[in-house]
Formats: sequence, C-alpha cells, structure tokens
Amino acid sequence: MPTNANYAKLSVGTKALILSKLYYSVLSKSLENLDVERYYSILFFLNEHNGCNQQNICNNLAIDKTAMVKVIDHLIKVGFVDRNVNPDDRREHFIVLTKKGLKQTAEIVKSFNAIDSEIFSEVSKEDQDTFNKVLCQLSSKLKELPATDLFFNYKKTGRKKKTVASDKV
Amino acid sequence: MPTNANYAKLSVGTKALILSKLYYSVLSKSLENLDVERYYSILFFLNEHNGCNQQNICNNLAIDKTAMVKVIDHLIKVGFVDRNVNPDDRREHFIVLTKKGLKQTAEIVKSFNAIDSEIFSEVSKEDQDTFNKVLCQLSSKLKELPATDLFFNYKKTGRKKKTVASDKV
DNA sequence: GTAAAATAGTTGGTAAATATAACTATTATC
DNA sequence: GATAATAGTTATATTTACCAACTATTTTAC
Repeated sequence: MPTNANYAKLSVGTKALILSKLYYSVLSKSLENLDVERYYSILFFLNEHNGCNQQNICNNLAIDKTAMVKVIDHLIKVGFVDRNVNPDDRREHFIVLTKKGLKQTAEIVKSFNAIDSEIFSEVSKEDQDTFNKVLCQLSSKLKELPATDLFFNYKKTGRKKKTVASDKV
Repeated sequence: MPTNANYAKLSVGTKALILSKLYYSVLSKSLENLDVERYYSILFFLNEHNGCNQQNICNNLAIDKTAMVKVIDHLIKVGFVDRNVNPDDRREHFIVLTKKGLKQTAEIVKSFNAIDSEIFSEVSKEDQDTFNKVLCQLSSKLKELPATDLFFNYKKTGRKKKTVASDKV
C-alpha cells in the first residue's frame, strides 16, 4: 500500500519534518563508528565556520542558545572542539574544532555530501535548482511571518515568544 | 548580515529540519488558543484518515509507535479522540476524532493551509509542482537507502536498527 | 491443527530535545 | 555613568526519541 497520495496532502512543514527524520536516520547509520552520535549539522557548520561564536551557530541552524551550551559542553567532553573567549569581546566564546574534531568532521561532511548526491542523483539540475530556490524562499518567508497578524481569527494570549536575531537562517 | 550563502551550503536534510522548525513555530503561535499545544500534524492526518489505526499514523508521519501510544493517551485525556478496538482484528485500535476533536482539528487544518498558501504565495505554480515532486522523490529515495551499502568505507557495528514498514511515508 | 512468525500495541527506562525564566559578565548606547 | 543590549550560563520542567522487552492477536507454514 503506497501512500504517496497521503504524503501529497500533508503541509510542507510536515513533509520537511519527515524528510529531515529520514535523512538523519540514514546519516546516523552511516556514522555509527564516530565518537559522536548526533550534532552532525553543528559539526558540518563548524567545518565551514570554524571559530565562530555560539550565537552564530544558533542563528544559522535555528537552535536555541540554551541548548547550544550543552551541545558545546558535550563536544568539548568528547574532544571535538575548544571554547575560547574572544579577547576583543569577552562576551563571545569562539568554538574551534580540535585536530580530532577536524578529522571526524571530515567524515561527517563526506556522509552529508554522499547522501545529498545519492538522493539527488535522479533529479535534473534544473529541478534541483528550483527545489533549492523554493526551499530557501519558504524559510525566508516563514522567518518574516508575523503569526499574530496572519491568523487574525484566533484570540491571542498575552504570552511573549522568542525574538529573531538579524542573522538568523 | 544575511546568511543565505551559509544556508545554501547546508545539506538538504538540515535545510528541511530548519524549515520544519520555523514552520511549526509559526503554526503553534497561530494555534495558542486550542486545547492542545502540539500533535498538530497527527490531528491533521486524522482529519483525512479518521478511524485509522495507530500504526498507520506512525508510518505516514515517521513517528515511533511507542511515542504514538503516549500521544494518543494525551489526545484521549484532552477529549480529542477515542481509541476503539477493531472487532475484526482485535490487535488494531482505531483512532477516531470526537466531536470536540473534529471541531478543533478544523482550526488546525485551516492554520496549516493558511501558512502553506502564505509562504507559497510568491512561488509560481510550476515551481511549486517541481518543489513538491522533488520533495516526494527525496523522501522515497531516503526510505530505500541501505546506508550500509552506500557508506562502504565505514566499519559497521553489529547493531540492528528499526525496520521500515511497507506503507511508510 | 498446531507451532512459529508476524503484527498492533504497550510498558519502562534512558537520553536527548525544547522551552522558559532568571541569571552573570561584558560591551554599546545615550 | 546609567541603561540597554548582547553572549553565554544555570536551573527546571516537559516532551520527545529510542530501544528492549513484553502481551495479545492474527497469519503463515508445516
């Protein structure tokens, strides 16, 4: 019983969530031999932005900064990164991959790339470009969406929610 | 400092995860007045498949069945659904929306649709079709990916992972 | 017809993710 | 110099994810 018809009816948010679950499931299977079992996207990001601060990772990967503290703590514990105070702005802590972190992150990057090229292998270049363009557009749209304005028909509580930093994804 | 360049470099799995986070953040803000604060995708699915069994929801939304038990327990507690044993196959439990569940699920469906149409509003019909087609292709590809074959360069542990049901998303 | 396998669901435990509020330290702004 | 803003931390509570082991029921194979 194939359920492509069921799938098509889902919201794009739900389809994206399903895709990410399937993706990370495959990814983690392919990386079982590493010394971390998760945080792959963070290490992937660090590979491109080695030495950035924690807030930067949070903004680019849509991760809460209080969660990031524990993630970095863990990555320090397993010897993947160091946390260095920026002498020019002592509020900032630079996150730097160690030699071990760099080595294993290279494996992570390879796996990410291998999965991407595998699952896109039968998609035309044009369709890939369109897909990526729309994906980016949707995220941009969502970031600027003032939910309380759009959904005028729902009564709002007085609750405040988190703000969005300027360099967020 | 816009980070579209950073975003573009991420894997499709990570981009999808970010999209889903942004999406559900907007969604939950728009539905703060309801008697549930999550499980929206499950209620959305039930709206189309009222009376299906738990496994069916799991397969279509890529949710673990042990997690589903607790979700359904909660939805029963807040009066959104009933859990009825199928007399023809007493292993199966049908999940049926109550009158209250139907009413509030209608609001959820409205919100899902409102967000989708809002964020797709500036995307051409052709691009929408391409996007959805590729999204579906990627999920299908991921489901059939035998990670151990793809990543021949990684040593495998003896661990077994979960199997994939035939009607999974 | 019965044993074995498969399926649907449940339980319990562990670890991790998520969210929030309150907090320190530091720097920027007025 | 007071105030606000920023980067990060701590603490807490809830939810989720994952897995192994389990019951109950139905299907399959011999």
